[in-house]
Amino acid sequence: MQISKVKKLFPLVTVDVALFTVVDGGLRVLIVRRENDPAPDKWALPGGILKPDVDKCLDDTAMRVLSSKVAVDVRHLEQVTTVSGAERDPRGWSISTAYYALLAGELVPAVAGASVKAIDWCDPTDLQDRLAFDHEFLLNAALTRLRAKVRQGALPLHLLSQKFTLTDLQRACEAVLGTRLDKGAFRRLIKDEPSLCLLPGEYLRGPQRPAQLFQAATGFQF
Amino acid sequence: MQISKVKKLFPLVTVDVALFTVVDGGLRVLIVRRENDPAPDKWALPGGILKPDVDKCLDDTAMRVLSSKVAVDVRHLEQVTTVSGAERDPRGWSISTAYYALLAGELVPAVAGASVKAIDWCDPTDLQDRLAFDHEFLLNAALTRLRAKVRQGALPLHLLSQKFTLTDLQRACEAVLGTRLDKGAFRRLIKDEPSLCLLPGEYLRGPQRPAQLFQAATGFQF
DNA sequence: TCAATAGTGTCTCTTAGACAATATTGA
DNA sequence: TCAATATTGTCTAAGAGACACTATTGA
Repeated sequence: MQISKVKKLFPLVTVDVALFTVVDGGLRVLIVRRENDPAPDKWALPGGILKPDVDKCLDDTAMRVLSSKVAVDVRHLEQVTTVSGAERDPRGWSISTAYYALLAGELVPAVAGASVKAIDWCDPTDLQDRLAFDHEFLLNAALTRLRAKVRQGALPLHLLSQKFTLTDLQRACEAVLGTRLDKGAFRRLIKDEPSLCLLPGEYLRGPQRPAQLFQAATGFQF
Repeated sequence: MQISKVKKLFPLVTVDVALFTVVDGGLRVLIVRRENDPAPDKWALPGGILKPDVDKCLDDTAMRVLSSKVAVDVRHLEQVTTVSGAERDPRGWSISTAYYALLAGELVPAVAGASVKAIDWCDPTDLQDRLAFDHEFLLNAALTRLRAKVRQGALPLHLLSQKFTLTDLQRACEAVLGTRLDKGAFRRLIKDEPSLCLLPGEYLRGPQRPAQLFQAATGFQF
């Protein structure tokens, strides 16, 4: 059986990941500059090819892709959608499952690893056709999904450092949603949230009233 | 290149579809009794293998699967999730993208076609381990997605015949959600819904006050 | 007239949004 | 004391839920 024949019978199976973090109060997504074919020198979401002999499932593929780009551990990974077709990748009939992942804001030491010329943390709402393939569509799908979840009341604690104030949390939600939130209303909403764990006696101090510190409750799931 | 080698490098790519309809005011999903390996004689969601030479994308695969089971045209198809792994299908490393589809209530002339011994329209909330593979998981994911959409205010007009009354629509929403809705509140919600098109002078008559008929507005998208 | 369902109105309670007031620190 | 931010409180308008009322037909 020839390779060309195989390529007609089996699609290329890949994974692409939108890794979000918060920098200076703004949401950012990791993009990489491709070294190899196809689309060399073009920007894209970090992605990789499924290795059935290595990956237990596609989630593993996504984790493997991320760990080759980012030194620190990613705290949340969630599947968004699957795109497919003969035209979307010049290598032939392909399938790509898109994920999004969340990274704590301070830790952005991403590295340009193998087959990547450069990286950038860019504003996901302002990409101006920088992305190759259908990655702009995938990124928009990921952002829409993330926003829907936060709008429904999910708390993006994975975007924060381990200990955080309620203002930190509000800023993270605002960064995700792209809108300002009212302080009073926000605090009413999260007042009885079981996923928030108040740290008694621990405060963030500064030239103002100290702010109560919180951490995610054990077993917290975004 | 041997087939066994190919199977280790390329996953099996399939599609499974949860086709919903409403019968006697209750939500139903189509399940089929498998004829062939794997899992012969077991019930499952209708599914099929991707044919890259035939299908333009996975949505096409899903449509092809449905058209082999159901004689009439399916009015809505939406992707739910993608599952993957070496264990979920005995044939080896596999990927399956799950969809749900909606069918107008009266039209349930599904046929037991090729490689299917029998069909059944069963209550999706009461399946008692009838389904093979991980199809119960896929069905639950599909139902959850459908319910979320209706709860957010989407109107499942695709479950209704072309002309319908507001009571018909309320019954369909109730069937999807599995709860009773208040008539007054429901009508308040849909009062200014642009996807509903009142048919002037057209009424459903019976031994009671006639009911105004509606149809989906042109360009309606669920 | 009656049964049956269509369609509308009303009341209350909750909540979101806007905004104000108070609290507590470092400088 | 003052600037700055944390935290809490208040007012209002809009909406959800429950329930009742009126409308219109066939039998």
